Amino acid sequence: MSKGKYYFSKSLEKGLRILSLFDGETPVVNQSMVAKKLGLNMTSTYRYINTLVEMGYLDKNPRTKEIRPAIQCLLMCVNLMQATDNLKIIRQVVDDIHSGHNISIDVAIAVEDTLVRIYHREAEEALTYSLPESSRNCLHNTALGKAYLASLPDEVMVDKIKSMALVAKTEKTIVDKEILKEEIRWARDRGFALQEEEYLPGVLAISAPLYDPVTARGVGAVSFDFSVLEHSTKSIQQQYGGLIAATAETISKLLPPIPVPAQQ
Amino acid sequence: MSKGKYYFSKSLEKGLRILSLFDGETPVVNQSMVAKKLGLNMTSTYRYINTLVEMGYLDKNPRTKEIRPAIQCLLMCVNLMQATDNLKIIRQVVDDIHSGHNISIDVAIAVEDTLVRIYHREAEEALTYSLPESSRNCLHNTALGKAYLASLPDEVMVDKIKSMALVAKTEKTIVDKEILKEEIRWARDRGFALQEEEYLPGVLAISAPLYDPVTARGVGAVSFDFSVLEHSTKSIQQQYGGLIAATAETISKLLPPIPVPAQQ
DNA sequence: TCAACTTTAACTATTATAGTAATCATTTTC
DNA sequence: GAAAATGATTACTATAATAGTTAAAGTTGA
Repeated sequence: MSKGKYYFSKSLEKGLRILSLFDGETPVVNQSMVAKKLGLNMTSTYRYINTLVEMGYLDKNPRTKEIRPAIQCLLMCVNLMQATDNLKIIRQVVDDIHSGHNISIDVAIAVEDTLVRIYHREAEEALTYSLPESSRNCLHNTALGKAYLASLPDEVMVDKIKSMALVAKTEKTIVDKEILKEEIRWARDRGFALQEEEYLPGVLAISAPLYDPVTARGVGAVSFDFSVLEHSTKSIQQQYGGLIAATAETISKLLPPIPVPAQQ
Repeated sequence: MSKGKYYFSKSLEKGLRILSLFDGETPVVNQSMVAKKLGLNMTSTYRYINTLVEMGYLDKNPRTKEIRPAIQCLLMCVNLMQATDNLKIIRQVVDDIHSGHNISIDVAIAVEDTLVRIYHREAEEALTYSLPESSRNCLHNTALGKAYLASLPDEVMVDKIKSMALVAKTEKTIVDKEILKEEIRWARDRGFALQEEEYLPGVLAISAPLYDPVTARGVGAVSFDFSVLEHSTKSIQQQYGGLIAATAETISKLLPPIPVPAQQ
């Protein structure tokens, strides 16, 4: 082999890169799209797609040639998500708090500035609201996002905010970058972030950042959600400020060492 | 290349088979275990695992050499599950019924005799109970499982039951194969299956099978769940027998063509 | 019906991988 | 605490798999 990559399978890499092309905004692809994105010729692209199709991971519409994830793929995903066993312990912690306090709880990890929700528990009799499983562009308008930003070194936080588009999800969403920065710094001092109907009308939240147990880098956040009908940000701070911080600390200790986002 | 498999990447296949080793019962593996399961030598195994590790899909504990799914993997899974856009439409249907009737609803697809739950919606103020995301050994003790069995040709159903171990989850779980067969046939005639505290005490359910829109093969099931405190199987049948059948029919029409479980 | 485009097939030069053997690292056993 | 056993990693090539060119076969839209 050429250089130092004796123990790296390029074929496997390409196949996985194909699977990684899909997300909520890209549920369907075609061969040339894949070829372009991966920088491959049509024949190699065909080979990898065909492999995934034959294995049942992708479906290809025989007429339109549209390619999309298949059931087999779902099965693998479900199994992999269950296998992520740090999750199990985290779930236990969350479930305990949930049953003790009847709060809606979210735990999310940041992957490339996307918050991936790894567990969610809903309060009984709560107004039902759900973040999607993973969200881009939510760092400024959710408690989870703000807590995560607050966990980063100030210059990194400032940099991120500079490059963000502050989309207004509701009237109350913060769209001024200076105000957002101030709020993040405030959250950093307190140890928790607040969110007041900035993501969905009627929903309040409090959130605290999660830190990698080894490197102490900020890696995600945990949040409690409430309805404006039953709570105010003031009451939430008083009642749950301590609990959210303690919960974040407990969960942080249970986290796996999370690799620094560098490669790929 | 050797024979007819010109357009099939064996490397990709092996890598995916490694990822597919993980599930709730197998959250951790080591290299020799993988080598044995895939029938590979240690060096090749090392290469594929190393590739997955370098790409961030697997974490390897540098000391113990334990291998487990990593965050990057979760991200891919979450994205893939969101990309499965038939899901989106199915979710829409389920959400409509949910908001119209306030019922707890599950939709599951059978993959190799495992029911993979593809969507779940919980009634407000319901007693909270959740099937795990995918379940083996639930064909005999859940409404979903029974409905799925009822969707199969009689001889296939009989075969499956013959090879099943009827684990008693509760006192009421059906453990007699003859009784189970009778119940499945009864369900087939009615168009829906019932479950009376056979999976969890206090939980009743009604379920109807999903059929592939093209082949008319049974591929999964949809169920409504209830609490014994508020319902009886009799009232459920009367009130929801029609709705569950109609829902199953609607969802069936929205399903993607599901490949016949053959290869692998 | 044709032109533009996409997908699939045939075909080899190239290169990635399999697998042996040797080395290194960590446990286990005595 | 040395010896043995087990497991992971590296070096090294023959061999098998893939890349990519070229061409053919489908599709789509005018």
